[in-house]
Amino acid sequence: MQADMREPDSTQGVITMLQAIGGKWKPLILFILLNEGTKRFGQLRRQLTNITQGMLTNQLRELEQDGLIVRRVYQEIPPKVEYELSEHGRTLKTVLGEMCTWGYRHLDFLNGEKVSAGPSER
Amino acid sequence: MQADMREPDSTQGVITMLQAIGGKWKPLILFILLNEGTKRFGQLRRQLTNITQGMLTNQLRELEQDGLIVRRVYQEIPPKVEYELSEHGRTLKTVLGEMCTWGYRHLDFLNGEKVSAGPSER
DNA sequence: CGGTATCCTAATTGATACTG
DNA sequence: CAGTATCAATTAGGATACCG
Repeated sequence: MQADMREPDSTQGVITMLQAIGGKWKPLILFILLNEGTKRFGQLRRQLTNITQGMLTNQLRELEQDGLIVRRVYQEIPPKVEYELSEHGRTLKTVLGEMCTWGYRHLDFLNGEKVSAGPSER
Repeated sequence: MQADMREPDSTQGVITMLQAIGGKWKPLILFILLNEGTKRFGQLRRQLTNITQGMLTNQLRELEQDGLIVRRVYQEIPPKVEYELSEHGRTLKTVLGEMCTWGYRHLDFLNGEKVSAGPSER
């Protein structure tokens, strides 16, 4: 760990990270590809139940342009397109894993530590 | 490490994480408080050079409500308000550190690896 | 099946002015 | 100094229809 900490106090690294995978769907797409490997367009669409075709296409294109995923097109009928993490995309494994782990820890915090903080009336 | 991985394949953890610190400024605010400790309102405002008063107040309030930071008000003239990470907020150290590290790695990738990676024939 | 194009709404963001 | 309130601008996100 700590392979590269040239400016630990600078927000530059965090800013770059947010620009690359900061959207609403990108972390989820990357997380699925990381855990389940290569996926077809339709498979991703089914798993991200609330996403629309247009949004999924858009997010996948941006991830591809950032070099995080690879798009493989099979020239056949019916069409078949597969997506998978690139070599560089796989370096996200640690970050995404930590994000997931902390998310669960935060859920515990919200459920356990806040017993005296009344229901969320909205 | 890997203290809690109850559903590694589920996106639940990532979703929770995004809801808690998913904004544009929150990771930066938390990162600064993590690395530099307690900060006054004006200090944060100076470091986040592009943020407006309203935005900073809004983000700090949400972070406070999520139990990630602590707001300490000094009843004096002129007013003085300090912010610092809560106990729970400090558990973000690993995640934020990984985010920063990966961001720098991504910068290297964008600047260096792309000279020979021309197979993106679209 | 896997897109693309268009339009639309809602959430973020930012500038400005005012207050205790 | 540290807010609060308001409004305008931008952007992200989403529904629908059509195409190769």
